[in-house]
Amino acid sequence: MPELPEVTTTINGIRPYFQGAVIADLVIREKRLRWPIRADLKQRIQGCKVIDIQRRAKYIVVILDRGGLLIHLGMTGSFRITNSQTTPEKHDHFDFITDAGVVIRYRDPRRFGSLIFCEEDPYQHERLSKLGLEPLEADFTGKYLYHMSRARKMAVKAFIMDQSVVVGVGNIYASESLFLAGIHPRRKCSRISISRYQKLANAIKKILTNSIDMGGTTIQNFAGTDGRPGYFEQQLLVYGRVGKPCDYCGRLISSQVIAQRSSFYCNQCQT
DNA sequence: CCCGATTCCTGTAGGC
DNA sequence: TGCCTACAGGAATCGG
Repeated sequence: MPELPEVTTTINGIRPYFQGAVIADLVIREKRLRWPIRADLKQRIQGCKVIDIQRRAKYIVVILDRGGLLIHLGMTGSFRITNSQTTPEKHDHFDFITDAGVVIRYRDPRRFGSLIFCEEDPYQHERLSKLGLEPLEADFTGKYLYHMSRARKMAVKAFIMDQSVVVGVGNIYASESLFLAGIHPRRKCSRISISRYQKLANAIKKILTNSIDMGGTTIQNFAGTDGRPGYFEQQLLVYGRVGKPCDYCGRLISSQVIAQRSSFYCNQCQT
């Protein structure tokens, strides 16, 4: 499930082959993603040079010499680096083919991902206009979370997963961050002190940074993997660990559905 | 406007 | 072993 660290890992994996390259071809085998890939995209980007590949929220932002692309991995999207000798598999929906002959192949079994063309600056695209702060930037602080939460009524877990508040935090890292900060996921976001929000903001930064570092170790094998950082899974303290002992107090980890998402927490350490 | 519920999709896991 | 159902979740959209 690509959250911020997985998107960063993906970008790091494709950058060596994509940045500076000219897009020789785009082969679309399945255009029905989250939004249909527009029919003329191949014509639009053929011959375009890839200037840079960046991240905004969970989007991969490809800056071209004419316009750009917004790519979202949805839930199961991933890229792998290959060549024209390999046969695309069932859910390999499109390939970028560079002037060096490298095939950058997109796979997405559930098709929740998207490939969007932007005529102009992709950062001006409507999809990016309502996004909240980047969690790893300096302006994302406990104070910010505190002020944003005052008029809200939702559970804190839903609040930090709201992409108009802070971006990049999905279901897994939300559970992990709240555990690190000692905050119960069901607590109303308006009933959390500024000092606890400071702890939470720091926890989010730490969890995401650690995971990026773990994902970084998989970049070497990127061409052969599905792009997911398998290493961070071993670091998870609560996610998916229902019924297993809390690493801090030994009490068994609980789980319940909050805002339609399964949530994991320690009833003793989180209040 | 706010926020919970629903929807899209398919591989996987678990029950019988 | 095989069939069936529940579940996984990012984010747009719906509806109260």
